[in-house]
Amino acid sequence: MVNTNEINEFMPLREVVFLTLRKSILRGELLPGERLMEISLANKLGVSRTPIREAIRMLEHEGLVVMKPRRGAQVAKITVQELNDVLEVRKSLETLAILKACERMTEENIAAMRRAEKAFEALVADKDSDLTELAEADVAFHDTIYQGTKNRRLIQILANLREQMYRFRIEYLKDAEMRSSLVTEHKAIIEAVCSRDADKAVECITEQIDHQQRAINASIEATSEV
Amino acid sequence: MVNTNEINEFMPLREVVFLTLRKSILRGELLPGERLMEISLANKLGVSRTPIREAIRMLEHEGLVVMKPRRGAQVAKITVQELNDVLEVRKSLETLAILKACERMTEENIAAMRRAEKAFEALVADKDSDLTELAEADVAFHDTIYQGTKNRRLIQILANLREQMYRFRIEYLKDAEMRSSLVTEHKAIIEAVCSRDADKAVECITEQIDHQQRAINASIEATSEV
DNA sequence: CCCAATATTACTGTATACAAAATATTGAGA
DNA sequence: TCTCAATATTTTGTATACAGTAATATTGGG
Repeated sequence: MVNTNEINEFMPLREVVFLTLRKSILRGELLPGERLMEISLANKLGVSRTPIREAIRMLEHEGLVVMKPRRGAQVAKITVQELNDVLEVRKSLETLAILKACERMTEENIAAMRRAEKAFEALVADKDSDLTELAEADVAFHDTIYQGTKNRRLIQILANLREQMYRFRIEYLKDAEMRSSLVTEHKAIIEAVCSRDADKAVECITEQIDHQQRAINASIEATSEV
Repeated sequence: MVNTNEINEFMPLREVVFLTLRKSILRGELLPGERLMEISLANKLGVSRTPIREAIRMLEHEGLVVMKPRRGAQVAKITVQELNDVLEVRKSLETLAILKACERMTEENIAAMRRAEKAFEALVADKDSDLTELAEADVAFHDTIYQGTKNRRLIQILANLREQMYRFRIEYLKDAEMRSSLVTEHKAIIEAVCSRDADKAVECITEQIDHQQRAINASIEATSEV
């Protein structure tokens, strides 16, 4: 819901705090299960407890923190079950998105998608681009598809579901082979969308998510992270 | 995200305020565009501004209120476009839900679904049952399906999308013919799920949503509500 | 009587204060 | 030394206070 990423000086502190905390959680600086203590956060960020609390309410609604009654907030632990729940929903909505994108993408949307893909490809080729950059670029590519659906609610929900999986996406981006296969998959998607071949596009996106699902589950098994 | 509907005395005030305000918005007591002024709400509900503000953060994230910079919150105006966006997503996720329900519903889940249908049918038969009751019963029926998916995230998102349309669901429940056709549709769904006939079930649910979509759009055209 | 400039009000955004509950600590007795 | 209860500390949940800004009312000139 909150999407004005441009930090301007009139942004309420709660927004700044929200963005800061979210980033910390997704980057893994705040670990699952870790308590978010208001006073120490307030001191650390140099604000009072009020904006901290309001930011926590927003994070709670996004599912990144959970409230323990009378114990305050802690970073949500994501279970394998929850991850697969999210992936199940994502698969359905990514399919919807690519279908609608095939119908509705304008030439301008398509051009943006091509540019995003080029940027991603460049980062993959560059040996010392960092994972955060790569993740951002991948997000940017998929965002161009979401934008192409012209469905704001769909865009919002997909963005939110993606957030839930940030840590794991980073994980599978570590694999060089995975990265180059992503490039191939992106290109296939572009081609399908350009020729308005909905079936083909759905096939591509389904494959990509299955791919992700396997990689993520494997990575979880490996680290036995629950 | 917030789903503990049982109001117990240890529920934080922000939850109580959140539920109260949400109900007011969905029931139409707070009209779209109306400002939510913290002090007057605080006085009206007999609490301080703090829990009011936290509840507003939650409503904001749920999309029921929008923040105007330095002007506070106002009830979100829902446009025809947004409504159709929601319906598009809902159709996709209701389809996923019924598919998974066909796979995963236990005998107990099915029994609950039958009970919910019976209750709804009884209310439709009863001439002086009110709309709120009917809406609740319809919600309860569909909830049994959602529960059958065993996918908590899906359950949560569908519940949220449904909230967005509360006002309009009430609208089409006013039509007696609509109500009896709902009963028929519910029965068809039950039959399909019981025989684990996924295709049939998807067909039923798709039809029901198309039905809803037409009714809602008609009702909007009629009242020229934008 | 109308309009513009200014004064006032009302409201949000943020900080702080206070009370109650949960947790940690301490110390006495076995 | 271990256990358990009494006490201290921490932390949340809620209320209130204060500052700055946007909206509104007021006043005075034309």
